[in-house]
This record gives sequence, C-alpha cells and structure tokens, in this order.
Amino acid sequence: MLIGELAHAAGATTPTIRFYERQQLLPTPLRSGNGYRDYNTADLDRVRFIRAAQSSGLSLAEIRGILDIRDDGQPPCRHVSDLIDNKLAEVRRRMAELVALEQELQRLGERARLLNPAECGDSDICRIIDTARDPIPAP
Amino acid sequence: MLIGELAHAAGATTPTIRFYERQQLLPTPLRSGNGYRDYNTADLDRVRFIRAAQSSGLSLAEIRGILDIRDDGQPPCRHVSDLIDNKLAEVRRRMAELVALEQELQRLGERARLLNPAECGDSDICRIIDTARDPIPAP
DNA sequence: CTAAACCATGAACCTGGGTTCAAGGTCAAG
DNA sequence: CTTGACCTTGAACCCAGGTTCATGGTTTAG
Repeated sequence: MLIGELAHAAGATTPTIRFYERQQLLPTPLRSGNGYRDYNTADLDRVRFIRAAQSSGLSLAEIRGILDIRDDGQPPCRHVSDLIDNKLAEVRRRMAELVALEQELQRLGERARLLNPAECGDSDICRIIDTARDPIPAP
Repeated sequence: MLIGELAHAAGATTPTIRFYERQQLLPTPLRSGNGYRDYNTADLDRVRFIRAAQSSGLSLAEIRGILDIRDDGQPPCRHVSDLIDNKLAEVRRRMAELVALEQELQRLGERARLLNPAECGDSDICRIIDTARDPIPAP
C-alpha cells in the first residue's frame, strides 16, 4: 500500500502519516524497490486506532504509551482503562470551567443590554466588561 | 509606576507587560530619565481590563479590537456586545462537543469493565478503543 | 515525449500566550 | 564599594499537531 492510499483509507493526509512515523507512532515501514514506503493492513489498523483514540480525546503522547505497551507484547487494558478514567475526569473539569464561563458571559450580556451606550464616558475602557466601577444605573 | 509595580498591581508578570506592549495592547509608555518605562493609573486600568476580558474568554486579538475602538474615541459597546454573544455561542458549541466526548469516554469506560483482558488477543491493538471488531462477549 | 500525479527528503512555518536567556545598565542599602 | 533587586534589549524557546515549501525522483496515460 502506498502512503497516499494508507492516508486516504485512514482519513488522514500523507504528511500526517510521515509525521506519525517521526513521532514513533508508526514503525519504520518497508520500502519498495523505488524507495516508496510500503504499508500493510496492520499499519492501516494502527493509523485507524490512532485516529479513534484521538477522537476520544487522547493525546498522541498517550496513544504512544498504549502502542508501546502493545509493541512490548502486553495487553494495555489496565493502562487504557486508567487513561480513560483520567480523561473523563479532565473532561468534566473542563466542562465545569465552561459552565462558569457561560454564566459569566450571560452576566456580561445582560449588562450590555442594561447599559446605555450614551452613558459610557471616556474614563473607562468598557463598562460592560470592566467590573471596577460595577454598579449599573437602577432602571 | 515601574513596570514591576504595574505588573504586580494587575496580577501579571513583567515580561507579560512587555509582551502586551509588543502586541499593541498597551501604548508605548513614557520613559523616566534612566530609560525605565513609566506607567500611570490609566495604564493600570488598561492592563486590568485586559485581564478581566481574558478571564471572560476573549482572545488578545479580540481585546485589541475593543481597545482600538476605544482609542479611536468611540464607545465599543455595540462591538463588545456582539463579541460576547459570539463567544457565548462558541462556549456552548464547545460544551456540546465536551458532552459528546464525555459520553464516548463513558462508553469506553464501560467497555473496559466488561472486557476480559485475558481475551485480548495479539491481533488487535486495544479492543476497548478499537471499534472495528466491536461486539463484546455477552455476559 | 511529455505532462500529471504520485513519491522522497529536510527544514521551516503556523497558532496563542506568553516564558526564558544572555548580556548589560541603574539604584538604594549596608 | 559591593551586593542585590530592580530595569533595559533582542532573540530564542515552549506546547501540540500538524502543514507548507523547495527540490528532485518515478510511474503511468495519452
């Protein structure tokens, strides 16, 4: 299989495959007589695995950790399971941050609606965002 | 005010203040006789504004947009209001992505619990993540 | 025979928001 | 008069996950 075929079949691009090789995510491939990389279905499975793991939020470094265990001849189940638990906790932390950010933005949006542009003096940069002189004129 | 005092008062570091200056977020400051940057309270307000806007999820480029309008003598209310609305939509998109990711990770976590490591052959990389040969042995 | 469509390599570049480094000037206290 | 804590500059570096570029070889269709 040529590199372009591999890339296409796995939903990646040719430079990305070479990049994965440099990052030790893919083994040094065989070469055809003309010097072209020659891939097999195991390589395709591997790239597909990388993309699947990536779409589950794993970083390339974490994926390499899994592949290294596999290449060592061991089942990576335990490691993967821990990785998933940690990632889930991380996703939940990030979601909590986004909820807080959403609330903050909603607060700012309401301020923007209550605030009369004509009342914005030159002394502040933006009374919507600036919380220093906080109070808003009573309606 | 010295740069270190400004940084400290605004909750930033000295290199960050210089960085903001390079990024045109802060005007070229006055210099004291010894060549030191000399800041006033308007500068402090400005840095505080930048930090407040950043903590509401605005990028430095967006913040510069607001400051440019201000420096132009106009009230940036309308622009800021739009920015906030867009940012809110973006945060909600990102949250939806994270919810999907959370579900995916939960699914993988359950798979990990159902899957018997002893059954993981050498033929796959990791049956928890790999969805190719999906079915899991009935309990 | 030539043009298109592949492939090869190494190196540089991108985003964002800074941090770190190297080499040197300034100023107050002890 | 020296030590330490400031300040100055430009340039390089960090993270991740690639993309882009320059230059050149190979193969296939017309």
